[in-house]
Amino acid sequence: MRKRITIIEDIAAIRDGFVAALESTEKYHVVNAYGNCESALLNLHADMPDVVLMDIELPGISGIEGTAKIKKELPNCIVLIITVLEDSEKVFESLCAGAGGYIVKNSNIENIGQTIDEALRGGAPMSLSIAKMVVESFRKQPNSLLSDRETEVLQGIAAGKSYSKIAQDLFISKETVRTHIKNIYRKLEVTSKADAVRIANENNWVNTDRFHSSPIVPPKR
Amino acid sequence: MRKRITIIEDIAAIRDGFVAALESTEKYHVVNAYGNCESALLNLHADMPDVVLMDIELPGISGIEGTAKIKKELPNCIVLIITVLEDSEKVFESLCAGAGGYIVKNSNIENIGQTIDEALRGGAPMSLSIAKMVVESFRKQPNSLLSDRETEVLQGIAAGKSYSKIAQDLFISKETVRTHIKNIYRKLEVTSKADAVRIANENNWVNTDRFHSSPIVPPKR
DNA sequence: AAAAAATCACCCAATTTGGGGGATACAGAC
DNA sequence: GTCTGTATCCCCCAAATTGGGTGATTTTTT
Repeated sequence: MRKRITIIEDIAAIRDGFVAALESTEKYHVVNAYGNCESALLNLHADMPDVVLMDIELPGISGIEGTAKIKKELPNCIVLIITVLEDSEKVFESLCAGAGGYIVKNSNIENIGQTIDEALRGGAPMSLSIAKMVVESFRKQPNSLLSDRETEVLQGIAAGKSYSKIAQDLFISKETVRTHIKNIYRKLEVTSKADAVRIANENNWVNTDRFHSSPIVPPKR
Repeated sequence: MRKRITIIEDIAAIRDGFVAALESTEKYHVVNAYGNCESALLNLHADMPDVVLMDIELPGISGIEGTAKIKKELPNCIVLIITVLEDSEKVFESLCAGAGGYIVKNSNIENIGQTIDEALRGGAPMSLSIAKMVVESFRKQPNSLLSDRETEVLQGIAAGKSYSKIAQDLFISKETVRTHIKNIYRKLEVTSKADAVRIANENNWVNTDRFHSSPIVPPKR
């Protein structure tokens, strides 16, 4: 059974290139190719693609919004972003929208088949430079503004803990926590938890602590 | 000027291999090689390495703890983790500890020079499979337990917002937010913000929204 | 028709929060 | 030797928040 591919790309030449490359294979079948997201979304349930090749810069609905919409309609469909430039913000937004991989356009149009294979096998195909961009963002940059202790307290706030709980966890008095908070507010020039957490997030001062030994999902109802 | 390298690796054969490979170059000089972190840390300020090659599994202080200690003492020193197995949890912990790259041991000992070069140029050298591991963790897994709206509310909680602020931002009444919170608590079987945020984080239900256009650091005092 | 989901309202008491005012002790820096 | 920053702790006060009830209506989904 050939995998069903939908292509969304506004430049006809590139679009046709992908169609030709994929139609020449045994494994893939391009069910449709569109110049914008709107028309692709209209025919989504008719096309029923296994994989969507999505340009990121499109007239009208962007590739990122389009990815989100497609994943909402067809959660099992794999959306691969194709783009010329590697914009860190767009990379992240696409991954959040549910993109399954990130392909730089002029890199390897001939081995597009391999890339799709990898995505279908559950991998996340992307160039090393793209992957690094995401990895870089993980690296907590040192925070000279807040002291170590203040950062610890702020982490507690970001975790939704009350002052009492933070005090308990850090083995200090609640009053000490309050003093730290006051100093944090003074340094960050804010007057509320929400603002402090926002600034901490904007500067990646917080430990998001991904990679947990075993995710704990509570029972369903 | 040859770059100063320190090696921390408990298996003598591997350690000697790295020393030999690096000493044969013009660009690098191995100032010292240790079998554990403790002795390396004692001589850290004498060695003053530009780059540390750090094994992750060591007797005594682990490579991850060691990385954190080294970065605290010498923030400009680049620590590259060398390991045999690709453990997602350890990868993340090392990056958090301040590791500048991740090298799989038996892969390319001969082009170790290129890897170090890349790290010195500001890159984050690592195999594609390692990078993907981190990227994968970014992909928010769908959350069938909480509704979309409930997830939005929980995001507000994680952002440190009060019920009123969340209501304001979502254009709904404070009472509605309270109802959503009650339902969240029921579904997650918790009774506090901190617990709800903890479970949300453990299951990666939250949007950490990295990649900001321009980090906003408030003025220094 | 039944079940979720999303919206809003009112009651209550305990807790939290933000702001103000202090204090002590220990580091480094100048 | 004084000054600054850090970390710790204490008190007061008033407003806001929070968690727990018990209701309700509407829309959407199944």
